[in-house]
Amino acid sequence: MARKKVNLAWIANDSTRRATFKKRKKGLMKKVSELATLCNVKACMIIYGPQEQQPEVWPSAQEAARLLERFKNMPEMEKCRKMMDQEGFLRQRAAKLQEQLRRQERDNRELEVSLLMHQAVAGRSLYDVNIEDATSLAWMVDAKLKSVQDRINQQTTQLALRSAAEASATAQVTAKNPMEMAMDSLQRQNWLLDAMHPSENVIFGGGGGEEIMPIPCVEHNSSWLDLYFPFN
Amino acid sequence: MARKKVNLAWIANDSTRRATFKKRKKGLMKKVSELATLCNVKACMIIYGPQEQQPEVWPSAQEAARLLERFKNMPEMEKCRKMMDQEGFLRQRAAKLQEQLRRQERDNRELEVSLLMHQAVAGRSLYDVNIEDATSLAWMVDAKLKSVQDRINQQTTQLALRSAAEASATAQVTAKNPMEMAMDSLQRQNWLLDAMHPSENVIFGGGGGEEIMPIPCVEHNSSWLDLYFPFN
DNA sequence: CTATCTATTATTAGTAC
DNA sequence: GGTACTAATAATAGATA
Repeated sequence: MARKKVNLAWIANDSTRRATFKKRKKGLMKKVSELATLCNVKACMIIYGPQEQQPEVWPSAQEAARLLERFKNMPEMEKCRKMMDQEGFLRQRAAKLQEQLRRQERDNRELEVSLLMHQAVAGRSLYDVNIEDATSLAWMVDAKLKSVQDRINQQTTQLALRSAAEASATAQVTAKNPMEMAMDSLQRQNWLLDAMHPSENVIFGGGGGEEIMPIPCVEHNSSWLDLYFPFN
Repeated sequence: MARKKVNLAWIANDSTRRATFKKRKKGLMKKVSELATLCNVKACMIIYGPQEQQPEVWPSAQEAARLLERFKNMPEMEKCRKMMDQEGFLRQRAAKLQEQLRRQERDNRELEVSLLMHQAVAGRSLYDVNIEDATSLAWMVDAKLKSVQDRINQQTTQLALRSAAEASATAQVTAKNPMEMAMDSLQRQNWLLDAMHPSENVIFGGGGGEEIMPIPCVEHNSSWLDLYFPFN
């Protein structure tokens, strides 16, 4: 979290990874300790280092065993409800990203519509927007969507890494969803065309139309957001 | 961690505590998840909320059980070595504070000595420092030491709270040590007097001397740093 | 209670020793 | 390998809706 935004992936460099491990483990211990103090909760944590035989245990081996025992003795039915395990945690985060994406889309739509309105006020018809305007609009949209895209990619990477580690088929299916859904979402964004030319000539994702000139694509990490613009 | 420095103690207000619990639990989960990803470590965490029956378990109940089992199956001898449990964690933090205190003392000594040297250069003998100079010196020293003192007090509070919660006699003994040791350390700080009047008339912590006038004490949270200054 | 916002504190990545 | 420092990112307390 300093000097550079952390890339949420396995750190290849040995000494860097060890240093990070030490620092973050310390930070975690502190945070668990604080949570326990502030909220008077019973908590425990066990961390097995990369090559180490002894795990770090907080607050003590006895307490950890006690808590786990208490958990294991619960009826199975109860266990599954409301439990925040890894999958649920990631699923929740993915859902939240979806929601953020939705809001971002709405904001973008509003922003772009008002921009177009402004251009109209400047003396031209909405139907007169030229190729330069459309290109700049495309870049503007891209800048906004890119930030969302990055977050989704990051999330997807994390999910993929985790599922690889766990070798769980279920997790893998889950892992792909956020990206797929996000891309679907992005590709459904033909609202820009709607705003520009609400009647016809709007073609996206194939389908036969009339004379159409594609605006140069805006590249994303692993996909494309294609914006087509019909002009005379 | 925002708007106000967090007071590391049980949050009395119910809704505030619940909000904090939710936020921090989420933050913890994220951090454990990140540590696992970044360093490829096996880790688990179990948190029992204040009133809740179900604990939050990360990454999953199965993994938690697996890790704890692995730990319980280790030879007893191995368990105790190098294990970072609650007591060891706090002990380590206390030790680090001691070290910081030591360095602060050294820095203070250097700072004050150079200040005195400056006064000497200004045309007066070291032995001519008057009562005003000494008082201001005392305040300056206090300002620096106070910051150290505060950190120690905070640490002590945390230790005390924790030991109360655990009702462990051993922990309580441990809890008192940092403060006691720190105060001992502070009270041994007669170096200011040494610097001012290296030969004699320096009396601290009792003992018979000659004509000595005490400079008004500088109050600390729960103790006093008395500075005596001999003058003609 | 849930969610969002933001000013502030806390954590830490990279660096230097 | 460790410790110390600092600039930058991340977490979050308190407020608001």
